[in-house]
Amino acid sequence: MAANLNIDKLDLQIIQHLMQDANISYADLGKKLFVSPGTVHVRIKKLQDNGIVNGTRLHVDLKKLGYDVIAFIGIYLEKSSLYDTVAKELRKIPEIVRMNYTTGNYSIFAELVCKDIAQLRSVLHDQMQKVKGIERTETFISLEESLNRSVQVTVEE
Amino acid sequence: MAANLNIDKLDLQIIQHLMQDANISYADLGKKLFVSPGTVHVRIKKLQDNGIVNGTRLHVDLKKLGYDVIAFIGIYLEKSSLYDTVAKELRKIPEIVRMNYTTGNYSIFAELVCKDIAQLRSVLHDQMQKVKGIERTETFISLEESLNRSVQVTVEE
DNA sequence: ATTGAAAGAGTCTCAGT
DNA sequence: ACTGAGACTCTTTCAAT
Repeated sequence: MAANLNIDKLDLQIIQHLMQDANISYADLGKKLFVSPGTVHVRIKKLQDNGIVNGTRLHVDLKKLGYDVIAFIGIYLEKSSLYDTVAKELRKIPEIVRMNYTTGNYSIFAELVCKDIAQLRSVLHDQMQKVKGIERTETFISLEESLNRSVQVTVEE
Repeated sequence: MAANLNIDKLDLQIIQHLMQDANISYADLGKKLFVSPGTVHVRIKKLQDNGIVNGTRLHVDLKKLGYDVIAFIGIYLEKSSLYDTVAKELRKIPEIVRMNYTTGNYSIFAELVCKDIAQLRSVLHDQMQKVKGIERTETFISLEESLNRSVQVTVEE
């Protein structure tokens, strides 16, 4: 794992650009990095074959689509060995978009996206309540998302 | 805000597909949804003009790039009115990729991505320690990310 | 609003360096 | 390993419905 084999500065620069805008053409990206479009193509193909890049995803303004509520849920389990079975059940709830098994207070840290508070309430009370193994939960509703960016993989010079 | 004007089922289906794979061609997407490539194009253009879709982003396997540590930080502020100034300072730390102003225990909920535990320690002790207005922090290190997906914007039938 | 076809732009391959 | 040019595919426009 992690084996950073053969990833040079050009690869990282390509990744850095495409993480912000994957729609830029190989020609334009090549101009910025002083290489030919063919070279950009070869590098991206290598990164795809490596599994380092996994395709591209549309970036959507969820508020404009009516999804106004982002919430984080800290989940306490009755026993931490229940992690796998609880995670499997929670995965079935479509509003849950992310789950991490974490150190610290909570066993599972989840993020969910809902249209409104009523839907959030329904997920918490109707759906999560039914999952066996959850002791209790703590909910943090996001009032404002002040930052959401990609990691910086290149070094400044 | 949110004004869902003129977003129909086809728009949502297009968004749903492109959130998973933004590289599919308009032709192939049109085939799946039983419309022409031209129609797909017109709809996507409308969604871009609306600001509902904001371009595409490369999806990267951070572990393979050597970023092994994802951590969540709950931040207590001395006064919650300090939110803006603290957020502005934290934004300068490149390892911090996300910040939300939340209800509940913490004032700010941040996510950060590091190469290793040593780097995490350095961010927590050297960089965040210097920011005025932070009372204390709680760190949750992700041992496993068991889910990371897009919201579901279409209804099953 | 959707279509089909034509024009324009981008991706991908490959022989040469 | 990079390049440039050609072949191919996709995006984009537009007149017609």
